[in-house]
Amino acid sequence: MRKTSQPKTTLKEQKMDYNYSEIEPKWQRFWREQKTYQVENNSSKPHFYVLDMFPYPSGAGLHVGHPLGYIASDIYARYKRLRGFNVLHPMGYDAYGLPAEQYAIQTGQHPAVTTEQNIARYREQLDKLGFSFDWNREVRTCDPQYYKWTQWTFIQLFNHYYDEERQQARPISELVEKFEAGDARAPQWASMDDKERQQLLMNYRLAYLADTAVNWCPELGTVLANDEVVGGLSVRGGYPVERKLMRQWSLRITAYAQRLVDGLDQVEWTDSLKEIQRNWIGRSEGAAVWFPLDVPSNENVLPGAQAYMPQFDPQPVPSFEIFTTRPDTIFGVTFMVLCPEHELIEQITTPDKRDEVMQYVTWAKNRSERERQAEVKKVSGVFTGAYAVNPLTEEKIPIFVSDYVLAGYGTGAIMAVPAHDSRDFAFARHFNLPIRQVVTLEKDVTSDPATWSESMDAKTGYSVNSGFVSGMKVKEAMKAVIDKIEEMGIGHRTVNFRLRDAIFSRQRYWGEPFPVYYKNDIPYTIPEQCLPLQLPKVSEFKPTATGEPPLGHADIWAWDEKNLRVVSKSLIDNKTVFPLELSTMPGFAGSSGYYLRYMDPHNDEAYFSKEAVGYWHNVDLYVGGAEHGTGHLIYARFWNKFLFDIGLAVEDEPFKKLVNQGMIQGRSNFVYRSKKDNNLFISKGLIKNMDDVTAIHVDINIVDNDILDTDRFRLWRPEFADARFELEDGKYVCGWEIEKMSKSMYNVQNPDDLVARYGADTLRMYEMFLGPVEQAKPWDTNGIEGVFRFFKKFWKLYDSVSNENATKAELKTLHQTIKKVTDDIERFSFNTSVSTFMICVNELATAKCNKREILEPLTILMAPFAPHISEELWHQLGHQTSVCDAEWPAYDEHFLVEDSFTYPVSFNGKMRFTIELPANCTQDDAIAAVMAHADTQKWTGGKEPKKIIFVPKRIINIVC
RNA sequence: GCGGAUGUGGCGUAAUUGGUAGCCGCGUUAGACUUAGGAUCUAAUUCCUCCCGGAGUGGGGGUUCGAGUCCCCCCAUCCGCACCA
Repeated sequence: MRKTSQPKTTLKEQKMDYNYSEIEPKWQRFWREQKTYQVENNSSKPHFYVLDMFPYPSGAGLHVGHPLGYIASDIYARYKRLRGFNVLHPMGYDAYGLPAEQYAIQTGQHPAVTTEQNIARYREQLDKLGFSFDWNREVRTCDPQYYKWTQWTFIQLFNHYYDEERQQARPISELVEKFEAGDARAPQWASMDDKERQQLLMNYRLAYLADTAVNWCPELGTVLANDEVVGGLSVRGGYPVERKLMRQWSLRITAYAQRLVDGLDQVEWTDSLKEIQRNWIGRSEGAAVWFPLDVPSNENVLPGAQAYMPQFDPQPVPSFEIFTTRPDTIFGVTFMVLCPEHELIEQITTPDKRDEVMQYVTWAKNRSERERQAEVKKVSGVFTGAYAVNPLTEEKIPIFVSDYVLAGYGTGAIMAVPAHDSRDFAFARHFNLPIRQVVTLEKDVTSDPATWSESMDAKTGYSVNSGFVSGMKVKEAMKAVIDKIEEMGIGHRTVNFRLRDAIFSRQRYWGEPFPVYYKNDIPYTIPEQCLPLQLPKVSEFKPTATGEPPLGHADIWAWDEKNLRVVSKSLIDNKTVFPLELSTMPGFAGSSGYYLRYMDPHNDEAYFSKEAVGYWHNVDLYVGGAEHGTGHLIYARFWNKFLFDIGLAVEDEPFKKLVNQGMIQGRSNFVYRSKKDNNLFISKGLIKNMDDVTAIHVDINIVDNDILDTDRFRLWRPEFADARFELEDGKYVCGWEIEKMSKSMYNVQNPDDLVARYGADTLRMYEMFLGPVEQAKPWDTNGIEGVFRFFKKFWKLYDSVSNENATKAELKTLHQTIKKVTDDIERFSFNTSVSTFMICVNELATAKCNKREILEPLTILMAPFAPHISEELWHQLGHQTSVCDAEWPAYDEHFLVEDSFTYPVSFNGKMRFTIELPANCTQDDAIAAVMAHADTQKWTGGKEPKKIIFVPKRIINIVC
């Protein structure tokens, strides 16, 4: 408690002060003891599921940005509960991850220990804020009882494939049956041995092992998923990442690409986030076209190229497939380009070009991701000496190799149309290749491409110089060309996605072990009844000397197939004991299905029961950061769709409504040191020229409302001990700037300090008051006093509650507040609800209103926002049960109806005077009243008005 | 480059969705009560002004009786993707 009370106040009065430090722990204990927030999986009430993105418990603890979303969702969850819903509002921890492991490598502390400590600290901080989580349902991704089901799902993914016809996952056994029955995809099935069959099936499993080009981060010693790499650097740590071919587990998320796009139309997410996902999935429609190679007729030097023959061609010629989104420009193709990884290069390169091409390919392959991305603008490439034939024009066109064509997209080969693609244009200019215009913006308006400074990429206009499509609109031409190539049997309409399969292996210790062992080099999953496969102890968290993942250090890490248990590696020579997989699963594994596990977290027999998921369905409201748009939110949707296909989840989409809370940025403070005198600090207003001073970050904890505490500043760091100040009005005014909240900028605000100083209710309200939840905004403690004052005022209203009847004005205030707050919560606009409360309390305080009839409903309205003080006052009003069990008050329109309205009267849109008219006033009455008004003559100048606009309850405008 | 947003007082923001721009809070100023105030209360606070008024929601145009809100063109900032054919 701050020393706010006057020395002369009596003990009784003192007791009546708003003492949050006493109230808050008291009711937190009460809720815990009463199990107020425990939720059952059945109820006659309607269900509602409010979920927060569970946190990774980092060593730094929470800062004020973390709880923002939790406060918003807690308000909504509490509100829904008061509205009569059975609300599931759980919390847990995403406890596996790199930082704990990095810390372990540095200190030798086991990640399990540090994780446990961090969780305890998080829990303490969360508890202080008074959230209504049902902690009975807590999950931790590193808990064997939890990751058992992560492993179980992996096994299911391994045992299923994606049936393109049915557009859903089906058991791999169904595929085997098809292959046995003589499926075209596996003509050799009958003659294959087990190993060959397993290898073939690997191409279909939803979790599969393959040699893939991965993002390898040598510094972290692991591979990373695409969303974990930005600009060639790892998201965590910012270390360089290189492309490397490695044998890795992957999830065939690309099989679900179309459904992931389609599903976005069914969910209530922000357009921007949906757009981010659409972008990431990157669906584009176009055509696949076979381009035959120009091979001297009697030569058969290209045996490998046979693989590229279109099956439908009765007289096969060696060809290769390209993908294009602009089939209409096929008449403008002047060269072809293959990616450096393309299999055909070796076979088509002419002997004279061989050295040059191989040199280029080697160079391109060895370039790191970062170099490649940094030099995007640089054109490089080499001619193979070979030619292809344009199937429509029968022209002979040269084939190049260049790294601007990517191996992972389409077929790794393109038809280049320099006139209408900026990259092809740059390449053509660099190598002096012909450029042919085949699209015009307006009919028949062409120019010489040699004079162009850039290509015409827009998909608008008309085709020109394009044989049978000349004169058509671009859209028509696209269709016509595809129809033609389909008719010719040299290509077809197709869709390409940018989305890549998700690499699922990490060469790390602190993650879920794969339930996989290797027999004869073929992976097998361990039987489901043996799960969980527990993470073994290791002596060392670094990779082994031979470059194996850390699990290579585990001695007891082999699978005894006969006795179904984990045994020592030394037994591997034994015929029934096999090595287990050494990599672990990535961070997104555990977070992909946690929302389902909350429904039934203690179930040992199943991921979650049919009853539980049948009751809760899916998440009604999900609150979390938009930074997960291309990671967790895609993986979770994929995971859920798979579980839906195999009959576990009951909804195709996991998160119905999603709200992204904005990031809270830091507000840094600066002091300005004179460049001439290193001990002189000049107050901001006195600086004449910013070049004379150096701005230095100063700890926000020794600054109050931008005024520096100069004494504490001298103590802050030794080099400032002798600081002198040039003050304005006796104060040192600091500068400020909005930056990322980070330790190094001394702008991190810890919620604990604020809870200690103002209480959790004030912090909760203030975080909401700061601005719209979705908006990124800087943290600024300056305004928190206002909210604190509000609570003191609110508290005072309850000094001596009377049972008298409320006046009409008081009831009006109350019902307006109920209506506004209810509407605001429904549309997730909590900053405006806080304002509404302030107005309400100000009005009641001014009217000295202490009526129970008003205060009781008001207490309930406040409960979602400020649960502690509401609970306290609720009990002071004489209730024995929790305010959480109260009923949300309804507003009565009757009290909101006005008797009369003050109309602004404007002339030609300019407001001139106001006039009071009855609420039920008709248009004629209003016009008559205005015309009779003394001022009207003055503004109309005596002339007859042209028109009078009357908007009931709003405005009267006279046009003259 | 492509895509998505945002732009309102000294600051955070609000505006019944096309109807009196600036609610609420911070800060600031003045006053009251005080031994004192970094407590509390009251009042003022968009800007200009000769106190009659005038201008004003990033800039410019348009639709309308009326535009912060709708349309077109710029400018600035932030975010996402980025050689994806």
